[in-house]
Amino acid sequence: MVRGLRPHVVGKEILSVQVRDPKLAPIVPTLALPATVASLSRRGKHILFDLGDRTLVLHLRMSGRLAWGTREPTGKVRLSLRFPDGGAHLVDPRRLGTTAVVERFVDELGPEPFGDLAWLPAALARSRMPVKLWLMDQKKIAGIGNIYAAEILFRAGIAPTRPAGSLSRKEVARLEDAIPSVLERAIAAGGTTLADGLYRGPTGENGEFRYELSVYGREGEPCPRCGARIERSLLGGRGTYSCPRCQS
DNA sequence: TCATCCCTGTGG
DNA sequence: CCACAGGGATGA
Repeated sequence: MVRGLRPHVVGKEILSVQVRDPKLAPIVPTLALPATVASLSRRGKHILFDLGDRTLVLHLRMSGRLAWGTREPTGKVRLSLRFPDGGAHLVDPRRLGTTAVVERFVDELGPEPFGDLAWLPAALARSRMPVKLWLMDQKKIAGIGNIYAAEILFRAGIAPTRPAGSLSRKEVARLEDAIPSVLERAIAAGGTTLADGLYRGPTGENGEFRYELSVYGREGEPCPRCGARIERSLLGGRGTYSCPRCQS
């Protein structure tokens, strides 16, 4: 989403801000204009508009997306940033998304899930959490959500309930491979637009990773690897999909 | 480590 | 009507 939005907003001045959700109103006084976007980046699931002397931080949570266009998108627009060439609109039907303006963005997020993951074995070993919850714990490792946690564990052949600290050296190695593999593949596919079409790219395009999902949302369907029925369970209150034969 | 809450919408 | 949904903060 950041990659798609970046060319439209970096170096551009925010001409006006419209807030259409009272929950988001507090940012208006702090987002004093004029302001120019020096850079657009991401840390974990946070989207960071660097405005030089402050940073606008967006988190889309469950149902949010950022839509770019010259016209207002259809849907529940909660916040609009108008630029010379168009607008960046926060569409968020469930209103769970959050915004903040800070002088300096500080976080308690774990390392990014890319690059050298040599720190992973020791970090996993310290925890008895179910490995799926560990992967989704943003303080442990940043950026992995429910869909990709399921897909990562399938690829690694590890059951979601396994305590993080119980993984063998081999299993950790498979995880080390699966984490960036799945995420990079999903990003290349433009993300995961499910049947409801809630998530879409900044200009409305569908993310095609949906067609590459192995287990997420596929309860009762045959495992693409072994044919066994995909199971759905509840873990940490979240729907959890796995293959009972391939993951142990 | 859990249940609960925040919100709204959709589908069974 | 109830269950559930790409997330996370909070309090028990």
